[in-house]
Amino acid sequence: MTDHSCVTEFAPTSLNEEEEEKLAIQAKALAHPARVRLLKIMAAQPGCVGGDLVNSIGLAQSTVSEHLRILKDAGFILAEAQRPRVCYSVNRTELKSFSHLFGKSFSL
Amino acid sequence: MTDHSCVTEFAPTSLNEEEEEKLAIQAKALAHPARVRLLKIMAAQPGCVGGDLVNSIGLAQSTVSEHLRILKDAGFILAEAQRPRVCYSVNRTELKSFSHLFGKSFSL
DNA sequence: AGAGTATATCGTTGATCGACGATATACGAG
DNA sequence: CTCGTATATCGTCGATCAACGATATACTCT
Repeated sequence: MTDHSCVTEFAPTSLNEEEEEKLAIQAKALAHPARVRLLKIMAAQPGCVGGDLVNSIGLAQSTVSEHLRILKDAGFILAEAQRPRVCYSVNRTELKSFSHLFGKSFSL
Repeated sequence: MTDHSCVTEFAPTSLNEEEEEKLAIQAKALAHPARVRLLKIMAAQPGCVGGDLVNSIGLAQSTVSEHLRILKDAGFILAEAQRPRVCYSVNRTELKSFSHLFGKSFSL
């Protein structure tokens, strides 16, 4: 319990809808334990074949594929075709960028 | 396109379900633009009365109250009663802790 | 060309979310 | 004690999510 002197006139909070939206969208991609797990596994390897990810997590192939799509759409992973397989790897640049946006947004 | 040498034997990824769950739960709290906006506004003041937050965002009072509850449950904000008002403020410790957990989870 | 393989997409179903208005709650002021 | 005020909770409804099995896709190898 610190001294929360409540204020009524707000300091002008820069309204950057683009960034807020992006933060929310990327957070949503992280908002499921299976996706966190998948990301974590991928982060520990140079690259992972999809089928191995399916085996390492107790979910159907179609479900894992959907989780991977969500992570890809958020920019957190890269998919490189190695037919008939796909090699997934984390996009560290985007992960770092999320972290920076997070810190910047809330002045940490 | 980096050298994604795909691997089939996974490096032993430490399975810490507690942490993965927490990361996912907190990410879910951030996964809505209105909540990001609210957090951002709160981060720019020492404290905010609920009613002012309602006025600064185009949503019904009950909706804002629910968003605030979610942020509070995630640990991202503190609520201090100043009857009949409530003064909300960000919990910087928890925000930082999220950021650290995020970086640690994916070895950033 | 045809078969085999790994991944993506589709269609469905139950669960959770997000919004709202209405109402309950809880306290201070008079 | 009653009234006013600010916030929380409830009930509802449409929208989105998460899971699955089934099937389509797309490429390689023979």
